[in-house]
Amino acid sequence: MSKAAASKEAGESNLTQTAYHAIRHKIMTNQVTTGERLSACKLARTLHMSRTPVREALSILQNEGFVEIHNGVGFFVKVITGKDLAELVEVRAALECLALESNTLELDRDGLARLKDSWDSMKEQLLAGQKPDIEAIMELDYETHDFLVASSRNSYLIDLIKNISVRFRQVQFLSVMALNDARNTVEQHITLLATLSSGNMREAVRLLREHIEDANVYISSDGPYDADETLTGEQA
Amino acid sequence: MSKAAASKEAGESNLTQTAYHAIRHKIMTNQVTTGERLSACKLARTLHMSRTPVREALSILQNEGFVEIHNGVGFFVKVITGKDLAELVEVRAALECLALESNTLELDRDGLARLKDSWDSMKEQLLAGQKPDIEAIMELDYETHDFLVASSRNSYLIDLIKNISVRFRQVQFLSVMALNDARNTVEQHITLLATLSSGNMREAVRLLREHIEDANVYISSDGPYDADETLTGEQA
DNA sequence: TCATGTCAAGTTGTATACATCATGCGTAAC
DNA sequence: GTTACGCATGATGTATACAACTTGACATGA
Repeated sequence: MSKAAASKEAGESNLTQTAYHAIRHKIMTNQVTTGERLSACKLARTLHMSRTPVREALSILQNEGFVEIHNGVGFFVKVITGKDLAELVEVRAALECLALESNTLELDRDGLARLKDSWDSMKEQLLAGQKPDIEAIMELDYETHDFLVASSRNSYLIDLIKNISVRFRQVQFLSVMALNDARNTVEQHITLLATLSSGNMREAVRLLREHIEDANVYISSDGPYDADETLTGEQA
Repeated sequence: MSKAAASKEAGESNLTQTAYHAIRHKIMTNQVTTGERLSACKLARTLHMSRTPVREALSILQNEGFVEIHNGVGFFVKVITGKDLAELVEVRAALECLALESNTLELDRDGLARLKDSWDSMKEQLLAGQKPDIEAIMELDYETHDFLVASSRNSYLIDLIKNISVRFRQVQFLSVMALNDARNTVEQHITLLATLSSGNMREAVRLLREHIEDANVYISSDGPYDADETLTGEQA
């Protein structure tokens, strides 16, 4: 949306940070797609700054795996392959489960209940035969995972997961979730939250792992990162 | 071209990469210690390049957690607290166990046997009453863990673990390993490798986790980073 | 039709310029 | 003797300069 002056964000006191977030956002929301060139010059012009902070941001993004650099040629949005995705899923499952396991006692009961309610009403909509609002489901999915992870006190773990999740969402954004997937997602979350409420942590962890690994299946099945059925619901 | 800043490393075709590795190495080997300033100007002079690639490298290192940036003030070697370390241990244990679990069949038997032999002779030296060669034990420890991790086919996982391990070693480098710790380390590795050879993966994973978490204990006990535990109580 | 050579435009990596700001030290004031 | 102030030094963030390179288009020739 806004091209410049996005530096209103909380602690973004320098242009490198601004550029970092702007470019990352571009990638996440697939305003630039997989394999596409990220010209430091153009980005600098777009963001109304010089190439220096842009290049610093791109260096970071390269290191994080969002961007590939072909030396002397340029920066490109990293091409995400099915293999990459499978790897991410594996690590994400392990880390989120760890996050959940490592802080049984810290779970905010109110938050849990609130999320469960949201999912329940989502389910009702689905049962009422309405076409699933994929965006809303994804949003709620993100919120739920973030909630579970955030209750870990391991800030390093939280950071790691955040990073993985973002790359994950980059792909999810592209993929088209089928009705069945939506049903599964909703169902899985409800079960998970209920299990958490009941205090059966062991089972909850198992469900969480299953749920994350399941996401892999539906994304891999028709993810456009190797074909391109661009059916994205653009928002902003 | 510049006056041959040593880009001896294989693929280091630009100065940013060179600077990145050089600074990272400085930190890892504690040539610059925790909390110390990393002046971009001085580094540039030392490395015979301009500030630009140095700053790009520092940006990456900041994002990786090796370096902290106080805006408008400068870059500093990240202060590692006991809490940081505990967090790292937790994540490292989970990830290394995942790496081990996820590739049972890929383990190189010869490599395994070779490592076991090394550890056995290390043990003999210890039993012979010789003062433990900490450096050698650590080296072997690194080698062993790298070996186990490398057999995973999840390259993303491998990268993550590599990164964590480096930060870990930064601290280990500082800590003084006692005789008992050395004995434990040696013993644990021997048991682990034997268990792996026997094919009891479940038990091997348990042992690996125990071993990694154990490392935390001896490091935390006399690591110099908690000499000033005053810094630990920082909150968001 | 295709291959080849040339050239302009744009990019890349790096160095340098420049204004602003942080820091430490000496001197003055108390 | 301690505190405060002011200034020199040097660091920071960012912009710009510059040579080398990539790229793609066009023209030329087979």
